[in-house]
Amino acid sequence: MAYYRPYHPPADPLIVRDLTRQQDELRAHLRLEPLMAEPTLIAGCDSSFPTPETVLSVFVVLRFPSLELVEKVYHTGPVTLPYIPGLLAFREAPNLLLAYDKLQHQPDVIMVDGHGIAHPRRMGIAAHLGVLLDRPTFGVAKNKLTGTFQEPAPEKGSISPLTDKSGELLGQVIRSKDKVLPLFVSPGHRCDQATATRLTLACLRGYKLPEPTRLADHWAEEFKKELR
DNA sequence: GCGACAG
DNA sequence: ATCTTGTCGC
Repeated sequence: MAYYRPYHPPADPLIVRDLTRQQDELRAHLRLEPLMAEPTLIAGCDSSFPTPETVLSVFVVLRFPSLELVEKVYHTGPVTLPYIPGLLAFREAPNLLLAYDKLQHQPDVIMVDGHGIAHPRRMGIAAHLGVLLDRPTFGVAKNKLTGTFQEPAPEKGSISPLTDKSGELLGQVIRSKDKVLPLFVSPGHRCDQATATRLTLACLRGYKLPEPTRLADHWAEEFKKELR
């Protein structure tokens, strides 16, 4: 019989236990608060895999709120960990940090491709990256990791909360375009839900994905070809 | 024991 | 994430 959903191979229990502990340590530094000031520069990032053993990470910086591209950089390195649900940051963050170091402009806030606190232990890659950089971040994911929600109305702009069993707010499920699957937006570090939601909506330009991640996605593909 | 499972 | 042609809906 075939599987109806992706099958996640069992991960090494020792690795999982250690990384989960590291995640809890980082979580102690997580701060959810409004931005210090209205952003002038917003970044987007994304990772792709040219080969199963190579990761290519991209960072783009756009002016806000005009959304014009200001800068784009990338960095490639070896893959050191397989994909494990809930531990994505340990697979992608190291290389993302190296790409971030190549930026000439310091963004005021970073939109990450993945969840912020909408994570089993409230430490999705957006929160993880934010703590390591001690910079404002929030996550925009295309799929749910954890939590439950009511399907938002089919019109662009419709929003419904993503909550955990105890009713805690984990993020907002946003319809970024008419009749397309919604996005999952949650704060990372030094950011709050209202800001994450507001900035995501302000970055929509007719596509399902907000400009920062859409452009990061685009350039990840371009840079990948450039390697051939 | 049975599902769920970012990228 | 990645592999991939045709095809359904606005």
